[in-house]
Amino acid sequence: MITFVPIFQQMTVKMKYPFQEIESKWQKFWEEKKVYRTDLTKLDKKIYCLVMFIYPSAAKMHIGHWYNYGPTDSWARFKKLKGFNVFEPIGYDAFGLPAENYAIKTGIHPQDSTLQNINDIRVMVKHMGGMYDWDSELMTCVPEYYKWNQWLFLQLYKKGLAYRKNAPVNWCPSCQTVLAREQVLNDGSCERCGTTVVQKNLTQWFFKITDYAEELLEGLNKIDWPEKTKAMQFNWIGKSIGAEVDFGVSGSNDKIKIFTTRPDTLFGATYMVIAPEHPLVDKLTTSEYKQKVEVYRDSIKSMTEIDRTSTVKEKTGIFTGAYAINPVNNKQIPIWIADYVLMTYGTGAIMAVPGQDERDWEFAEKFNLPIIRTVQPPEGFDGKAYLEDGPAINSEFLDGLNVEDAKKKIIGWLEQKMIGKKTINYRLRDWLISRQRYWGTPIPIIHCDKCGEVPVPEDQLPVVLPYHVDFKPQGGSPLASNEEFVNVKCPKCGANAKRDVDTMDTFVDSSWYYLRYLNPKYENGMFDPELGKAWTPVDTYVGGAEHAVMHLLYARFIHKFLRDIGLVNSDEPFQKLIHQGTITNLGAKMSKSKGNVVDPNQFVYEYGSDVFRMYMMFMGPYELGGDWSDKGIVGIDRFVQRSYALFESHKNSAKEFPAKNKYDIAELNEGEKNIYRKVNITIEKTQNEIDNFRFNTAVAFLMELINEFKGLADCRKDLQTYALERFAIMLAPLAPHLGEECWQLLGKEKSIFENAGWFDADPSALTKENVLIVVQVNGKVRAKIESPVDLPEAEVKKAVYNDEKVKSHTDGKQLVKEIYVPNKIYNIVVK
RNA sequence: GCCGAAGUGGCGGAAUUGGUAGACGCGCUGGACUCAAAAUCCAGUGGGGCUCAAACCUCGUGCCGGUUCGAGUCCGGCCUUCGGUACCA
Repeated sequence: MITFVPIFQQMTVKMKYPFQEIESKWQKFWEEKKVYRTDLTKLDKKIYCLVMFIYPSAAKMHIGHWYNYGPTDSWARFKKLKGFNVFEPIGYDAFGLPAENYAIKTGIHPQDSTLQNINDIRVMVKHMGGMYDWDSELMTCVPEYYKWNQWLFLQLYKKGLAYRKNAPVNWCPSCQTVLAREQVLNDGSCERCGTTVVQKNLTQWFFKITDYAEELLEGLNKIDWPEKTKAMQFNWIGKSIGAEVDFGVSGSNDKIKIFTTRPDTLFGATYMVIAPEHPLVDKLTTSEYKQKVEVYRDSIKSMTEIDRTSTVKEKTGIFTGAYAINPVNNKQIPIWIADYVLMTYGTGAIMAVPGQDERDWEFAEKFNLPIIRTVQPPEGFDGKAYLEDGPAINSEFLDGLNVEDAKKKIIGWLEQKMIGKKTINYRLRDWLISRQRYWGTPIPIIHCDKCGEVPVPEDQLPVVLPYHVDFKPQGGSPLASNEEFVNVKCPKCGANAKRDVDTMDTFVDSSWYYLRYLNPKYENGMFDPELGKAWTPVDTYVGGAEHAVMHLLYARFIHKFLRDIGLVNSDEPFQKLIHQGTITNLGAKMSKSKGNVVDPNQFVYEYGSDVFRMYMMFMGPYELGGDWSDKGIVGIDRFVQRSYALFESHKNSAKEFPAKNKYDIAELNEGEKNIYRKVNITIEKTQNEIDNFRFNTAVAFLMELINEFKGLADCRKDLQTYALERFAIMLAPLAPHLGEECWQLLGKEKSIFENAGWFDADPSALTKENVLIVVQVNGKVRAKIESPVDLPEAEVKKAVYNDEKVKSHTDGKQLVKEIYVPNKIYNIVVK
């Protein structure tokens, strides 16, 4: 049985797709012709497509880079074909610990290893075939870049948003530096090295991100980000509305300020707890309890932060001997210190209301403290603390009010008596940016004995990071070892002074790099403000979800600050955010220590970049990621081979049999109609899938199409060209080198991306002549009938009841109901 | 504990507003080509039943219920896995 000319057999004699040759040919072409240079002065249909820049801690690109960059580049390429002016830059987040740790181990200077890594990575990024605008490439470790970190610091300093304070901070003993709270994982370990983080009191620089807490919260409503990420930022900021109330201390003039979200329960406060580190502890504790309190505090001190904040651990605490006075009824209540109250949140002191708080209830039960309910639980409530709404009881003038009304009334009462006020508390803390490390941006501050901390004058920037230092950790900042760097004259008084020897958290670098990309060589400021205004917010930002409360929060903060000093005019840096999923191996994140890292190069060298990046897209939904397996890559390889062979066997067909722009369906024979429809339906579906980052289905549709091309040989030649032209263009965003090559094989003069354009679907080819109507009896499929589209119901019914199978399932039964969904389903309900 | 996401063939995964579950690919089985193999091409492929075969029947989207003519999809209650968070007053 022979049905068609086996074009796939012809191809077996053809050469296998020579990906090495073709990929380097097109990479060279794109680069030489500067095809991907973006004209940033053209603002019509502009799209800023950004991927998180590379952290070059190793010389290789890993699977995660490919997974982030490949599909995103395909999206950007698609947008370019759709006529957008797409800006897609790439760069290097080049400062940071790994390079320095590597230096400590090997003696190779961080600058040397980093620049070498960048050179190696650049080669591989180019090998991937991204349409990056190489004129906008940047790296953060050069003075031309970090100068502006320092300038930014000074602007923040001027506004009081960069300040120094002595505070308990997270110290990583292995990294020998402090960490921001966001950089400590929930098991108390260092985000970078996994070592258990300890607490230290140190004087450090902070950025006052808390000033923007409310705006950072509100802004979440305006941006198109994954709900999950917005929820994380929402929780991290942790706004809570309540009141501060001053409690007097019995027999003293001291006041203890507490914060509560439930001021309505004041009458139920039966004791008070202050944090063991609270400054008033020593003063309050009566001589009788001094020793016990000391012992207790020592026992707390020796505990790690993780133990102390463990929710499973039983609460501990001790009475101080002192009493506070509840301002609503002047009753004396005992003051305790306990581990469950933290100095770092609120005021470091609470009123304990066991009746309405689970923690307080647990503590009260353990230490036999009184419990008074001030909200009436519903009948049959047999729990402990009652947290829900209900009428107030045992609360004098609040009795009978529900929680919200009682809150309002008591706050009014407190404010009138000047012993309390409505307060909003945030969980968010200021951003600790000092690092006791070498490989980062020097902090532009000089410490003078007379003048105190003096900012380096702006015209003296950059404070250059010296090359020669002893970067092996001695417990202090490596920069302190370079006398020439440290010793300066005070810019104010000229006396001998010393430079700040700490460097900035690398998250400062990444908080504004998207602005610098617009012109990395700009010398008159941090970035070109005209371009900054025109090109922000970034339209589409793609990167890992692990940055949800670090980079993505800091960048929002800095962007808002830059707006406030007039450098940008948008409120948010990243309008749409997409997280690519994580590729795991054997169920675990890939890491050197686990020894489960998959090297992408083995696949790139075996199958080529196009196959590899398309395979990553085909694996599954982009946002989900998944466990790595190379099992299916041969499927993509076969698809690529078949595509190439197909074009090989139609060389120059665009020249010899030029296609029309549009065909009249009525004039086509059955096979041609089939192809024509399939091509156009595929265009319609594929563009929708790519546009929404659903690459797996986009690839699948192209596979369906090539399967359909079995019937291509039966079509007239110019229609074959029509189909192949469109297939090549659809291939191009997903497999750019292959797309270009196929296009050229057809005999096209200009390259696809040089002369970017997309074929839109012919709407008349999207409608069907015939539809398949599924006939169900009692919800079960019993028959399928082919019918012309939009056939009147009565005629459909006739056809349905003519069907033998339908008859056999309905004959002799009582008809209950019929449901007809036009062109889709005919359901008969019988008894 | 709380917040978020996800559970579909042997595997990765598809399925508009509820409307043929399993697209596409891998793998597997059979066939063609070959001296043979690889590659390639063609056909088949959720389980069970019945059958020489087909037709046909039946069960099937983590579990238990519900709504509906009809549920992978909606509702209620669980279970599991993965992220995030952790005494935040």
